[in-house]
Amino acid sequence: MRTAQGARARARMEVTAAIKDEARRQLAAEGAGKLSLRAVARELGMVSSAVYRYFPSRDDLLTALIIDAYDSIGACAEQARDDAAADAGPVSRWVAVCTAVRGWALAHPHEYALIYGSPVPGYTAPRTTLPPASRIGAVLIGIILDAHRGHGLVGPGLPGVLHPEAEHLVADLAPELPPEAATALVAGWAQLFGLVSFEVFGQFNRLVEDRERFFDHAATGLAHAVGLR
Amino acid sequence: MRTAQGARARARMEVTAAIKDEARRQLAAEGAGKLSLRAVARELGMVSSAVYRYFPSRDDLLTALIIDAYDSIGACAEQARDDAAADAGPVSRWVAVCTAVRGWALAHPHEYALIYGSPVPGYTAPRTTLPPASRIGAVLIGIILDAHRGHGLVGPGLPGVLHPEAEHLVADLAPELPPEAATALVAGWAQLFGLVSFEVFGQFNRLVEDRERFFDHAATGLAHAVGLR
DNA sequence: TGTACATCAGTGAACGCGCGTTCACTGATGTAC
DNA sequence: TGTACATCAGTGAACGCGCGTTCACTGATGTAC
Repeated sequence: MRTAQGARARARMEVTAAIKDEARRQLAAEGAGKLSLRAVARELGMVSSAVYRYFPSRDDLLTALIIDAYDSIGACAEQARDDAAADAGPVSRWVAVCTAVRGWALAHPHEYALIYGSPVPGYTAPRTTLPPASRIGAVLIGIILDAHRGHGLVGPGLPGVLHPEAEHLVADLAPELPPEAATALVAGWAQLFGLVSFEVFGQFNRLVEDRERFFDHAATGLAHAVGLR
Repeated sequence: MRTAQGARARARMEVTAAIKDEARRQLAAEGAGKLSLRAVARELGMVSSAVYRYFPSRDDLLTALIIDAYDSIGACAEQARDDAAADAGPVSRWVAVCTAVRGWALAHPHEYALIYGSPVPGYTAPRTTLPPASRIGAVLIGIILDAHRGHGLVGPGLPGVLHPEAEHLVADLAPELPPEAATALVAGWAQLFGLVSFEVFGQFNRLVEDRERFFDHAATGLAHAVGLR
């Protein structure tokens, strides 16, 4: 029976989601290093071994959370890009995306730490995480590319020093883009996450007062630094 | 007896140092979350309770490591500033300090993660860590101040949005400096650590090929962004 | 200079805890004929 | 449509492990008189 089969599958998805939700809650409370299958199971009223029906190990659960986080922040960046007025200039679209990234990070600090903080000791992310991780990069490069096509991109000061693999990637995604522009984007990307990380990790406590304004101006400066005008 | 007393005190310092060294080694192997007093004691051939003669708890050991790390990277930045040729321009002195910070971070990735990575869950750093943490900031603001005095600082685009406490700090350290310059410095500082963190934490794997050149250019760009010429 | 005393580093056993993972099992849900 | 069978979620006990911290103790090192 189709609906019955669907029912079992749906139940499975629901429990899987409940496990991930509870794991996210614990992530927020204790950090990734302390995430424990037993605690998750306990909180859900399951016996700890039952969780193994859904995730073969603690690391697999962690991987699922990482993928979800990348997808979540990636979708958030895409949304911001799509919401930006069609007639908005490249700079304001860049800033809109940066602001969305910051907003997501502040709303999900521990998931942010999971993907952009210090690596979790003893854990290496599998290749499966790469595609969701690249969604933000795609959004940013799209803005740069549009600007380039509309002659809104000035030649940046950085020489092209990307990895051959990355150059191929850029050549696929944005063939017309000069390699220096891609290099400048990588630098801008890292600097954006420096701003966000410092705020999320508390380095701006007692240091920056009006953080929205601060970020807005810094992101605008970054837009200029990557060549947008 | 003076020398005898010195001997006991010296022994104490040596064991304290040995504990910290071993703890640093474990930090590099397992990360801060997994740092364990028992493992440190085991490796040193002590019984675990003996470590409590030197550090009253695991968190105190962590605090000692954090302070050492801030002092170490701070001293490294000061050294770079002092080594820079007296006739070097502010931009090249800025870049020299940035490069020193990067070099230290790459040489001590786990200590770097301890102070500039995601916060250790369940641990809050005591106020004792603040002075050593501010050494780098003092170096950077010193460069900006010198440039300002030598008319080598252009007005940056950021408005002053610092916390009152921070403004007082700047007013003490560098009274002539316009507040916008200090704000721009904070942004540049965060962005510098974004570049360093991405490299240390592996986000540039398969992405950036010639990382020295990349960093050098990005740091120069940052110098301009904070107003140095 | 010699002796009684205080300090303090290090011992070893114990406390109570939580963890990841395995395994043989029960019983409900779905499937094939 | 009814029945025999297969699938699979969840159970409960167990394995072996490491952790932070406390405590009463021993014995060596330093100190005061």
